[in-house]
Amino acid sequence: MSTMRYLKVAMPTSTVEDYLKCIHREERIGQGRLVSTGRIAQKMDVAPGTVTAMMKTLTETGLIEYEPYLGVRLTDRGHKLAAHVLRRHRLVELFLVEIMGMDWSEVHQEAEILEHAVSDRLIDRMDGMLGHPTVDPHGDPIPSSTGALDENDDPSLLACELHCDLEITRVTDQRTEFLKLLEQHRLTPGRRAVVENRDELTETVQVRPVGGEPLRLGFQAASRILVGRD
Amino acid sequence: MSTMRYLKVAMPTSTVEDYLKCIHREERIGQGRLVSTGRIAQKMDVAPGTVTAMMKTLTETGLIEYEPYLGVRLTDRGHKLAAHVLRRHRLVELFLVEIMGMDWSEVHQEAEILEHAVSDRLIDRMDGMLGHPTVDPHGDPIPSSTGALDENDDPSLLACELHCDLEITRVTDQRTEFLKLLEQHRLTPGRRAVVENRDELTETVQVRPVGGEPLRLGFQAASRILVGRD
DNA sequence: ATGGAAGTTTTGACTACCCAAAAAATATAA
DNA sequence: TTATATTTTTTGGGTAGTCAAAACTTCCAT
Repeated sequence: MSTMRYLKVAMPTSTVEDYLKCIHREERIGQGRLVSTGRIAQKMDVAPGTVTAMMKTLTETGLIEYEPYLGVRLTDRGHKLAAHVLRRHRLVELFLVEIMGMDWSEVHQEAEILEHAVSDRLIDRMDGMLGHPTVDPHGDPIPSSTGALDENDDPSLLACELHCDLEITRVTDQRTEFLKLLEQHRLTPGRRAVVENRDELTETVQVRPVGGEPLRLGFQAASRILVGRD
Repeated sequence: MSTMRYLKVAMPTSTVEDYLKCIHREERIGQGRLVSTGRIAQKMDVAPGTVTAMMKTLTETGLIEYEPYLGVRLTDRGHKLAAHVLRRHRLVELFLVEIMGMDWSEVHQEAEILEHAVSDRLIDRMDGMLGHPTVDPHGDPIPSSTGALDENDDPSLLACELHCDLEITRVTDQRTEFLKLLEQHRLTPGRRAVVENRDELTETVQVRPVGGEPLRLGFQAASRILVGRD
Protein backbone atom coordinates (compact mmCIF):
# COMPACT_ATOMS: atom_id res chain seq x y z
CA MET A 1 0.00 0.00 0.00
CA SER A 2 1.25 3.44 -0.85
CA THR A 3 0.68 6.47 1.30
CA MET A 4 -1.71 8.66 -0.66
CA ARG A 5 -2.28 12.31 0.03
CA TYR A 6 -5.13 14.29 -1.42
CA LEU A 7 -3.96 17.31 -3.36
CA LYS A 8 -6.09 20.29 -4.17
CA VAL A 9 -5.65 20.68 -7.91
CA ALA A 10 -6.93 23.95 -9.34
CA MET A 11 -5.84 26.79 -11.54
CA PRO A 12 -3.15 28.61 -9.57
CA THR A 13 -3.95 32.22 -8.70
CA SER A 14 -1.54 34.93 -9.73
CA THR A 15 -0.57 35.27 -6.07
CA VAL A 16 0.45 31.63 -5.97
CA GLU A 17 2.43 32.09 -9.18
CA ASP A 18 4.26 35.01 -7.61
CA TYR A 19 5.20 33.00 -4.52
CA LEU A 20 6.51 30.18 -6.69
CA LYS A 21 8.61 32.56 -8.75
CA CYS A 22 10.04 33.99 -5.56
CA ILE A 23 10.88 30.60 -4.05
CA HIS A 24 12.42 29.52 -7.35
CA ARG A 25 14.69 32.55 -7.43
CA GLU A 26 15.72 32.24 -3.80
CA GLU A 27 16.37 28.54 -4.20
CA ARG A 28 18.83 29.36 -6.98
CA ILE A 29 20.52 32.08 -4.99
CA GLY A 30 20.79 29.74 -1.99
CA GLN A 31 22.07 26.95 -4.23
CA GLY A 32 19.34 24.53 -3.35
CA ARG A 33 19.22 25.14 0.37
CA LEU A 34 15.78 25.48 1.98
CA VAL A 35 14.30 28.95 1.57
CA SER A 36 13.21 30.55 4.86
CA THR A 37 9.75 32.04 5.24
CA GLY A 38 11.30 35.25 6.49
CA ARG A 39 13.25 35.67 3.29
CA ILE A 40 10.13 35.11 1.24
CA ALA A 41 8.23 37.64 3.37
CA GLN A 42 10.95 40.20 2.74
CA LYS A 43 11.08 39.64 -1.03
CA MET A 44 7.30 39.50 -1.43
CA ASP A 45 6.85 42.50 0.87
CA VAL A 46 4.27 40.82 3.11
CA ALA A 47 4.16 40.04 6.83
CA PRO A 48 5.94 36.86 8.02
CA GLY A 49 2.71 35.26 9.18
CA THR A 50 1.20 35.68 5.74
CA VAL A 51 3.96 33.57 4.28
CA THR A 52 3.53 30.78 6.83
CA ALA A 53 -0.16 30.62 5.92
CA MET A 54 0.59 30.54 2.21
CA MET A 55 3.26 27.85 2.66
CA LYS A 56 0.59 25.62 4.16
CA THR A 57 -1.71 26.00 1.20
CA LEU A 58 1.18 25.51 -1.25
CA THR A 59 2.01 22.31 0.61
CA GLU A 60 -1.59 21.14 0.33
CA THR A 61 -1.54 21.75 -3.40
CA GLY A 62 1.71 19.81 -3.73
CA LEU A 63 3.77 22.69 -5.05
CA ILE A 64 6.30 22.86 -2.22
CA GLU A 65 7.69 20.81 0.64
CA TYR A 66 7.57 22.71 3.89
CA GLU A 67 9.61 22.02 7.00
CA PRO A 68 8.26 24.20 9.82
CA TYR A 69 10.89 26.56 11.23
CA LEU A 70 13.40 25.44 8.60
CA GLY A 71 12.04 26.56 5.26
CA VAL A 72 10.61 25.33 2.00
CA ARG A 73 11.66 23.84 -1.32
CA LEU A 74 9.77 23.48 -4.61
CA THR A 75 8.49 20.05 -5.63
CA ASP A 76 8.80 18.93 -9.25
CA ARG A 77 5.33 20.29 -9.93
CA GLY A 78 6.30 23.54 -8.26
CA HIS A 79 9.43 23.81 -10.37
CA LYS A 80 7.50 23.15 -13.54
CA LEU A 81 4.87 25.75 -12.72
CA ALA A 82 7.50 28.32 -11.78
CA ALA A 83 9.30 27.66 -15.06
CA HIS A 84 6.07 28.22 -17.00
CA VAL A 85 5.50 31.55 -15.31
CA LEU A 86 9.10 32.52 -16.01
CA ARG A 87 8.65 31.52 -19.64
CA ARG A 88 5.61 33.74 -19.95
CA HIS A 89 7.34 36.61 -18.19
CA ARG A 90 10.48 36.49 -20.30
CA LEU A 91 8.77 35.95 -23.64
CA VAL A 92 6.48 38.88 -22.86
CA GLU A 93 9.50 41.05 -22.00
CA LEU A 94 11.23 40.20 -25.25
CA PHE A 95 8.01 40.72 -27.19
CA LEU A 96 7.53 44.16 -25.67
CA VAL A 97 11.05 45.17 -26.64
CA GLU A 98 11.27 43.55 -30.08
CA ILE A 99 7.75 43.93 -31.39
CA MET A 100 6.28 46.78 -29.37
CA GLY A 101 9.44 48.85 -29.32
CA MET A 102 9.45 49.42 -25.60
CA ASP A 103 12.62 50.14 -23.65
CA TRP A 104 14.32 47.18 -21.95
CA SER A 105 14.44 49.20 -18.73
CA GLU A 106 10.65 49.41 -18.42
CA VAL A 107 9.31 46.06 -19.63
CA HIS A 108 9.82 44.18 -16.38
CA GLN A 109 6.95 45.88 -14.54
CA GLU A 110 4.64 45.38 -17.50
CA ALA A 111 5.55 41.69 -17.78
CA GLU A 112 5.06 41.25 -14.06
CA ILE A 113 1.33 41.67 -14.67
CA LEU A 114 0.98 40.24 -18.17
CA GLU A 115 2.69 36.98 -17.15
CA HIS A 116 -0.53 36.11 -15.31
CA ALA A 117 -2.86 37.15 -18.12
CA VAL A 118 -1.52 35.77 -21.40
CA SER A 119 -2.84 32.41 -22.57
CA ASP A 120 -0.66 29.53 -23.70
CA ARG A 121 -1.94 30.06 -27.21
CA LEU A 122 -0.83 33.68 -27.25
CA ILE A 123 2.51 32.86 -25.69
CA ASP A 124 3.17 30.25 -28.37
CA ARG A 125 2.45 32.85 -31.04
CA MET A 126 4.85 35.31 -29.45
CA ASP A 127 7.44 32.53 -29.24
CA GLY A 128 7.06 31.77 -32.94
CA MET A 129 7.03 35.42 -33.95
CA LEU A 130 10.29 35.94 -32.05
CA GLY A 131 11.91 32.86 -33.61
CA HIS A 132 11.95 30.66 -30.49
CA PRO A 133 14.40 32.84 -28.57
CA THR A 134 16.51 31.47 -25.74
CA VAL A 135 17.09 34.63 -23.72
CA ASP A 136 15.10 37.73 -22.81
CA PRO A 137 16.30 41.37 -23.11
CA HIS A 138 18.19 41.09 -19.83
CA GLY A 139 19.93 37.89 -20.87
CA ASP A 140 17.76 35.73 -18.61
CA PRO A 141 17.19 32.29 -20.16
CA ILE A 142 13.68 31.50 -21.41
CA PRO A 143 12.42 28.10 -20.18
CA SER A 144 11.15 25.76 -22.90
CA SER A 145 7.44 25.02 -23.18
CA THR A 146 8.10 21.77 -21.31
CA GLY A 147 9.61 23.70 -18.40
CA ALA A 148 13.28 22.98 -19.08
CA LEU A 149 15.50 25.86 -18.00
CA ASP A 150 19.22 26.10 -18.54
CA GLU A 151 20.75 28.80 -16.44
CA ASN A 152 24.10 29.92 -17.73
CA ASP A 153 26.79 30.07 -15.08
CA ASP A 154 28.78 32.92 -16.47
CA PRO A 155 30.92 34.82 -13.96
CA SER A 156 29.94 38.32 -12.86
CA LEU A 157 32.14 41.40 -13.10
CA LEU A 158 33.22 40.40 -9.61
CA ALA A 159 34.66 37.04 -10.65
CA CYS A 160 35.72 37.39 -14.28
CA GLU A 161 39.18 37.91 -15.66
CA LEU A 162 40.65 41.41 -15.64
CA HIS A 163 41.88 43.31 -18.72
CA CYS A 164 40.11 40.92 -20.99
CA ASP A 165 37.57 41.71 -23.71
CA LEU A 166 34.29 40.17 -22.58
CA GLU A 167 30.67 40.14 -23.70
CA ILE A 168 27.92 41.26 -21.34
CA THR A 169 25.59 38.26 -21.25
CA ARG A 170 23.11 39.01 -18.52
CA VAL A 171 21.92 41.65 -16.04
CA THR A 172 20.13 40.27 -13.00
CA ASP A 173 18.72 43.51 -11.64
CA GLN A 174 15.36 44.82 -12.78
CA ARG A 175 15.35 48.31 -11.34
CA THR A 176 14.44 50.68 -14.15
CA GLU A 177 16.92 53.37 -13.15
CA PHE A 178 19.83 50.95 -12.91
CA LEU A 179 19.02 49.54 -16.34
CA LYS A 180 18.80 53.05 -17.81
CA LEU A 181 22.22 53.83 -16.41
CA LEU A 182 23.70 50.71 -17.97
CA GLU A 183 22.10 51.57 -21.28
CA GLN A 184 23.67 55.04 -21.22
CA HIS A 185 27.06 53.45 -20.61
CA ARG A 186 26.62 50.82 -23.35
CA LEU A 187 26.67 48.02 -20.83
CA THR A 188 23.68 46.08 -22.14
CA PRO A 189 23.62 42.35 -23.03
CA GLY A 190 25.41 41.71 -26.32
CA ARG A 191 27.86 44.61 -25.93
CA ARG A 192 31.48 44.12 -24.95
CA ALA A 193 33.53 45.54 -22.11
CA VAL A 194 36.75 45.18 -20.13
CA VAL A 195 37.09 45.08 -16.36
CA GLU A 196 39.99 47.43 -15.72
CA ASN A 197 40.39 46.93 -12.02
CA ARG A 198 38.83 45.69 -8.85
CA ASP A 199 39.46 47.38 -5.50
CA GLU A 200 38.87 45.42 -2.31
CA LEU A 201 39.18 48.50 -0.10
CA THR A 202 36.55 50.67 -1.77
CA GLU A 203 34.66 47.55 -2.85
CA THR A 204 34.32 48.83 -6.38
CA VAL A 205 34.94 47.52 -9.88
CA GLN A 206 35.91 49.69 -12.84
CA VAL A 207 34.48 48.53 -16.14
CA ARG A 208 35.12 50.09 -19.55
CA PRO A 209 32.59 49.38 -22.28
CA VAL A 210 33.92 49.43 -25.85
CA GLY A 211 33.12 52.89 -27.18
CA GLY A 212 32.11 54.23 -23.79
CA GLU A 213 33.44 55.93 -20.70
CA PRO A 214 34.62 53.74 -17.78
CA LEU A 215 32.10 53.21 -14.99
CA ARG A 216 32.78 52.43 -11.35
CA LEU A 217 30.36 50.02 -9.71
CA GLY A 218 30.01 48.78 -6.15
CA PHE A 219 30.53 45.07 -5.56
CA GLN A 220 26.80 44.46 -5.16
CA ALA A 221 25.96 46.12 -8.46
CA ALA A 222 28.93 44.48 -10.23
CA SER A 223 27.79 41.05 -9.11
CA ARG A 224 24.57 41.52 -11.07
CA ILE A 225 26.31 41.92 -14.41
CA LEU A 226 27.40 38.62 -15.92
CA VAL A 227 29.94 38.23 -18.72
CA GLY A 228 31.20 35.52 -21.03
CA ARG A 229 34.08 35.14 -23.50
CA ASP A 230 32.64 35.23 -27.03
CA MET B 1 -22.68 74.82 2.18
CA SER B 2 -22.57 71.99 -0.29
CA THR B 3 -23.51 68.46 0.54
CA MET B 4 -20.25 66.56 0.41
CA ARG B 5 -20.05 62.81 0.20
CA TYR B 6 -16.88 60.90 0.82
CA LEU B 7 -15.96 58.64 -2.07
CA LYS B 8 -13.61 55.73 -1.85
CA VAL B 9 -11.15 56.39 -4.64
CA ALA B 10 -8.89 53.47 -5.46
CA MET B 11 -7.70 51.43 -8.38
CA PRO B 12 -10.75 49.50 -9.56
CA THR B 13 -10.44 45.73 -9.39
CA SER B 14 -11.02 43.68 -12.52
CA THR B 15 -14.30 42.53 -10.98
CA VAL B 16 -15.48 46.12 -10.70
CA GLU B 17 -14.44 46.75 -14.30
CA ASP B 18 -16.48 43.76 -15.40
CA TYR B 19 -19.60 44.98 -13.59
CA LEU B 20 -19.23 48.42 -15.16
CA LYS B 21 -18.88 46.92 -18.64
CA CYS B 22 -22.01 44.88 -18.02
CA ILE B 23 -24.07 47.84 -16.79
CA HIS B 24 -22.82 49.91 -19.71
CA ARG B 25 -23.98 47.29 -22.22
CA GLU B 26 -27.36 46.75 -20.58
CA GLU B 27 -27.91 50.50 -20.34
CA ARG B 28 -27.47 50.72 -24.10
CA ILE B 29 -29.75 47.77 -24.76
CA GLY B 30 -32.37 49.25 -22.45
CA GLN B 31 -31.93 52.66 -24.08
CA GLY B 32 -31.00 54.47 -20.90
CA ARG B 33 -33.55 52.89 -18.61
CA LEU B 34 -32.35 51.74 -15.19
CA VAL B 35 -30.65 48.34 -15.27
CA SER B 36 -32.10 45.83 -12.81
CA THR B 37 -29.88 43.91 -10.44
CA GLY B 38 -31.48 40.68 -11.60
CA ARG B 39 -30.43 41.32 -15.16
CA ILE B 40 -26.88 42.04 -14.05
CA ALA B 41 -26.86 38.85 -11.98
CA GLN B 42 -27.94 36.87 -15.02
CA LYS B 43 -25.36 38.39 -17.36
CA MET B 44 -22.53 38.20 -14.85
CA ASP B 45 -23.53 34.69 -13.83
CA VAL B 46 -23.60 35.41 -10.09
CA ALA B 47 -26.30 35.17 -7.42
CA PRO B 48 -28.74 38.13 -7.13
CA GLY B 49 -27.57 39.00 -3.63
CA THR B 50 -24.01 39.30 -4.86
CA VAL B 51 -25.08 42.02 -7.26
CA THR B 52 -26.96 43.98 -4.59
CA ALA B 53 -23.84 43.96 -2.43
CA MET B 54 -21.65 45.07 -5.33
CA MET B 55 -24.08 47.85 -6.27
CA LYS B 56 -23.63 49.28 -2.80
CA THR B 57 -19.89 49.41 -3.10
CA LEU B 58 -20.10 50.86 -6.63
CA THR B 59 -22.38 53.55 -5.22
CA GLU B 60 -19.87 54.31 -2.47
CA THR B 61 -17.11 54.69 -5.04
CA GLY B 62 -19.30 57.02 -7.09
CA LEU B 63 -19.41 54.84 -10.18
CA ILE B 64 -23.16 54.25 -10.28
CA GLU B 65 -26.43 55.62 -8.94
CA TYR B 66 -28.49 52.95 -7.30
CA GLU B 67 -32.23 53.05 -6.63
CA PRO B 68 -33.11 50.06 -4.43
CA TYR B 69 -35.66 47.74 -6.05
CA LEU B 70 -35.57 49.79 -9.26
CA GLY B 71 -32.09 49.42 -10.67
CA VAL B 72 -28.87 51.27 -11.39
CA ARG B 73 -27.35 53.70 -13.87
CA LEU B 74 -23.72 54.67 -14.48
CA THR B 75 -22.49 58.07 -13.30
CA ASP B 76 -20.20 60.13 -15.53
CA ARG B 77 -17.20 58.60 -13.81
CA GLY B 78 -18.70 55.14 -14.29
CA HIS B 79 -19.25 55.82 -17.97
CA LYS B 80 -15.72 57.05 -18.41
CA LEU B 81 -14.24 54.05 -16.66
CA ALA B 82 -16.41 51.62 -18.66
CA ALA B 83 -15.31 53.34 -21.86
CA HIS B 84 -11.66 52.93 -20.90
CA VAL B 85 -12.13 49.23 -20.29
CA LEU B 86 -13.93 48.90 -23.61
CA ARG B 87 -11.12 50.77 -25.32
CA ARG B 88 -8.56 48.38 -23.88
CA HIS B 89 -10.70 45.37 -24.79
CA ARG B 90 -11.29 46.41 -28.38
CA LEU B 91 -7.77 47.60 -29.11
CA VAL B 92 -6.44 44.32 -27.73
CA GLU B 93 -8.85 42.37 -29.94
CA LEU B 94 -7.76 44.25 -33.04
CA PHE B 95 -4.12 43.89 -32.07
CA LEU B 96 -4.49 40.14 -31.66
CA VAL B 97 -6.05 39.85 -35.12
CA GLU B 98 -3.89 42.33 -37.01
CA ILE B 99 -0.50 41.91 -35.40
CA MET B 100 -0.64 38.48 -33.81
CA GLY B 101 -2.58 36.85 -36.64
CA MET B 102 -5.21 35.30 -34.42
CA ASP B 103 -8.69 34.48 -35.66
CA TRP B 104 -11.45 37.06 -35.06
CA SER B 105 -13.61 34.31 -33.61
CA GLU B 106 -11.26 33.57 -30.74
CA VAL B 107 -9.87 36.92 -29.64
CA HIS B 108 -12.79 37.93 -27.44
CA GLN B 109 -12.00 35.48 -24.65
CA GLU B 110 -8.33 36.47 -24.70
CA ALA B 111 -9.18 40.18 -24.56
CA GLU B 112 -11.60 39.57 -21.72
CA ILE B 113 -8.59 38.89 -19.51
CA LEU B 114 -5.97 41.13 -21.10
CA GLU B 115 -8.23 44.20 -20.83
CA HIS B 116 -7.51 44.17 -17.10
CA ALA B 117 -3.76 43.63 -17.47
CA VAL B 118 -2.46 45.98 -20.16
CA SER B 119 -1.10 49.35 -19.04
CA ASP B 120 -2.09 52.65 -20.59
CA ARG B 121 1.37 52.94 -22.03
CA LEU B 122 1.09 49.60 -23.82
CA ILE B 123 -2.42 50.38 -25.05
CA ASP B 124 -1.22 53.65 -26.53
CA ARG B 125 1.51 51.79 -28.38
CA MET B 126 -0.96 49.30 -29.78
CA ASP B 127 -3.20 52.19 -30.79
CA GLY B 128 -0.35 53.87 -32.66
CA MET B 129 0.83 50.64 -34.24
CA LEU B 130 -2.68 50.02 -35.55
CA GLY B 131 -3.01 53.58 -36.89
CA HIS B 132 -5.58 54.84 -34.38
CA PRO B 133 -8.36 52.54 -35.51
CA THR B 134 -12.03 53.35 -34.88
CA VAL B 135 -13.51 49.87 -34.86
CA ASP B 136 -12.45 46.42 -33.65
CA PRO B 137 -12.59 43.17 -35.68
CA HIS B 138 -16.31 42.77 -34.89
CA GLY B 139 -17.12 46.31 -35.97
CA ASP B 140 -17.54 47.53 -32.39
CA PRO B 141 -16.44 51.16 -32.05
CA ILE B 142 -13.25 51.85 -30.09
CA PRO B 143 -13.67 54.62 -27.49
CA SER B 144 -11.11 57.43 -27.69
CA SER B 145 -8.48 57.78 -24.97
CA THR B 146 -10.69 60.48 -23.41
CA GLY B 147 -13.60 58.05 -23.15
CA ALA B 148 -15.68 59.33 -26.08
CA LEU B 149 -17.60 56.55 -27.77
CA ASP B 150 -19.72 56.90 -30.87
CA GLU B 151 -21.97 53.94 -31.37
CA ASN B 152 -23.18 53.59 -34.91
CA ASP B 153 -26.91 53.05 -35.22
CA ASP B 154 -26.91 50.89 -38.30
CA PRO B 155 -29.95 48.64 -38.76
CA SER B 156 -29.68 44.90 -38.27
CA LEU B 157 -30.61 42.26 -40.83
CA LEU B 158 -34.01 42.41 -39.13
CA ALA B 159 -34.64 46.04 -39.94
CA CYS B 160 -32.69 46.81 -43.11
CA GLU B 161 -33.99 47.06 -46.65
CA LEU B 162 -34.56 43.88 -48.63
CA HIS B 163 -32.94 43.03 -51.98
CA CYS B 164 -30.37 45.71 -51.51
CA ASP B 165 -26.58 45.39 -51.59
CA LEU B 166 -25.37 46.20 -48.09
CA GLU B 167 -22.10 46.13 -46.16
CA ILE B 168 -21.81 44.12 -42.96
CA THR B 169 -20.64 46.69 -40.42
CA ARG B 170 -20.85 44.96 -37.07
CA VAL B 171 -21.52 41.66 -35.33
CA THR B 172 -22.68 41.97 -31.72
CA ASP B 173 -22.34 38.33 -30.71
CA GLN B 174 -19.08 37.00 -29.34
CA ARG B 175 -19.70 33.27 -29.33
CA THR B 176 -16.76 31.65 -31.11
CA GLU B 177 -18.84 29.08 -32.97
CA PHE B 178 -21.28 31.68 -34.28
CA LEU B 179 -18.41 33.85 -35.51
CA LYS B 180 -16.78 30.86 -37.20
CA LEU B 181 -20.02 30.12 -39.01
CA LEU B 182 -20.26 33.69 -40.25
CA GLU B 183 -16.67 33.56 -41.42
CA GLN B 184 -17.36 30.40 -43.42
CA HIS B 185 -20.28 32.15 -45.09
CA ARG B 186 -18.32 35.33 -45.81
CA LEU B 187 -20.50 37.35 -43.50
CA THR B 188 -17.77 39.22 -41.67
CA PRO B 189 -17.53 43.01 -41.21
CA GLY B 190 -16.45 44.69 -44.43
CA ARG B 191 -18.06 42.11 -46.71
CA ARG B 192 -21.28 42.74 -48.60
CA ALA B 193 -24.55 40.83 -48.66
CA VAL B 194 -28.22 41.02 -49.63
CA VAL B 195 -31.20 40.15 -47.45
CA GLU B 196 -33.35 38.08 -49.79
CA ASN B 197 -36.35 37.60 -47.59
CA ARG B 198 -37.73 37.76 -44.12
CA ASP B 199 -40.37 35.32 -42.90
CA GLU B 200 -42.53 36.28 -39.94
CA LEU B 201 -43.96 32.78 -39.57
CA THR B 202 -40.70 30.85 -39.29
CA GLU B 203 -39.04 33.92 -37.79
CA THR B 204 -36.07 33.60 -40.11
CA VAL B 205 -34.12 35.86 -42.43
CA GLN B 206 -32.37 34.67 -45.59
CA VAL B 207 -29.16 36.49 -46.32
CA ARG B 208 -26.94 35.98 -49.38
CA PRO B 209 -23.33 37.11 -49.10
CA VAL B 210 -21.64 38.15 -52.33
CA GLY B 211 -19.72 35.13 -53.52
CA GLY B 212 -21.32 32.79 -50.99
CA GLU B 213 -24.27 30.52 -50.43
CA PRO B 214 -27.43 31.97 -48.86
CA LEU B 215 -27.80 31.45 -45.11
CA ARG B 216 -31.01 31.31 -43.10
CA LEU B 217 -30.83 32.90 -39.66
CA GLY B 218 -33.32 33.11 -36.79
CA PHE B 219 -34.56 36.57 -35.85
CA GLN B 220 -32.40 36.62 -32.71
CA ALA B 221 -29.23 35.81 -34.63
CA ALA B 222 -30.16 38.19 -37.47
CA SER B 223 -30.60 41.05 -35.02
CA ARG B 224 -26.95 40.75 -34.06
CA ILE B 225 -25.65 41.45 -37.55
CA LEU B 226 -25.68 45.13 -38.44
CA VAL B 227 -25.42 46.54 -41.95
CA GLY B 228 -24.93 49.92 -43.61
CA ARG B 229 -25.14 51.27 -47.16
CA ASP B 230 -21.58 52.31 -48.09
C1' DA C 1 24.03 25.25 29.56
C1' DT C 2 21.37 28.90 29.69
C1' DG C 3 19.46 33.38 28.78
C1' DG C 4 18.45 36.56 25.51
C1' DA C 5 18.03 37.73 20.43
C1' DA C 6 16.27 36.54 16.22
C1' DG C 7 13.25 34.18 13.52
C1' DT C 8 8.75 31.57 12.95
C1' DT C 9 4.11 30.33 13.85
C1' DT C 10 -0.39 31.20 15.81
C1' DT C 11 -4.32 33.98 16.70
C1' DG C 12 -7.80 37.27 15.81
C1' DA C 13 -9.33 40.45 12.65
C1' DC C 14 -9.98 42.80 8.13
C1' DT C 15 -11.31 43.37 2.76
C1' DA C 16 -13.09 41.67 -1.53
C1' DC C 17 -15.49 38.38 -3.58
C1' DC C 18 -18.94 34.77 -3.69
C1' DC C 19 -23.51 31.62 -2.44
C1' DA C 20 -27.94 29.84 -0.36
C1' DA C 21 -31.91 30.75 1.67
C1' DA C 22 -34.97 33.72 4.49
C1' DA C 23 -37.33 38.11 4.50
C1' DA C 24 -39.20 42.03 2.31
C1' DA C 25 -40.91 44.69 -1.51
C1' DT C 26 -43.15 44.99 -5.90
C1' DA C 27 -45.90 43.33 -9.69
C1' DT C 28 -49.75 40.60 -11.50
C1' DA C 29 -54.05 38.39 -11.80
C1' DA C 30 -58.49 36.97 -10.08
C1' DT D 1 -58.52 44.44 -3.68
C1' DT D 2 -56.62 40.76 -1.95
C1' DA D 3 -53.82 36.75 -2.98
C1' DT D 4 -50.10 34.93 -5.37
C1' DA D 5 -46.03 35.17 -8.11
C1' DT D 6 -41.77 37.52 -9.05
C1' DT D 7 -37.98 40.15 -7.92
C1' DT D 8 -34.88 42.21 -4.71
C1' DT D 9 -32.61 42.64 -0.41
C1' DT D 10 -30.89 40.81 3.87
C1' DT D 11 -28.64 37.47 6.63
C1' DG D 12 -25.32 34.12 7.72
C1' DG D 13 -21.55 31.81 6.02
C1' DG D 14 -17.34 30.56 2.97
C1' DT D 15 -12.53 31.26 0.47
C1' DA D 16 -8.30 33.80 -0.67
C1' DG D 17 -5.27 36.94 0.79
C1' DT D 18 -3.63 40.26 3.99
C1' DC D 19 -1.77 42.47 8.85
C1' DA D 20 -0.51 43.15 13.90
C1' DA D 21 0.78 41.28 17.81
C1' DA D 22 1.16 37.37 21.00
C1' DA D 23 3.28 32.86 21.59
C1' DC D 24 6.56 29.76 20.48
C1' DT D 25 11.24 27.74 18.47
C1' DT D 26 15.79 27.94 17.38
C1' DC D 27 20.26 29.88 17.63
C1' DC D 28 24.16 31.91 19.72
C1' DA D 29 27.13 33.96 23.06
C1' DT D 30 28.61 34.09 27.36
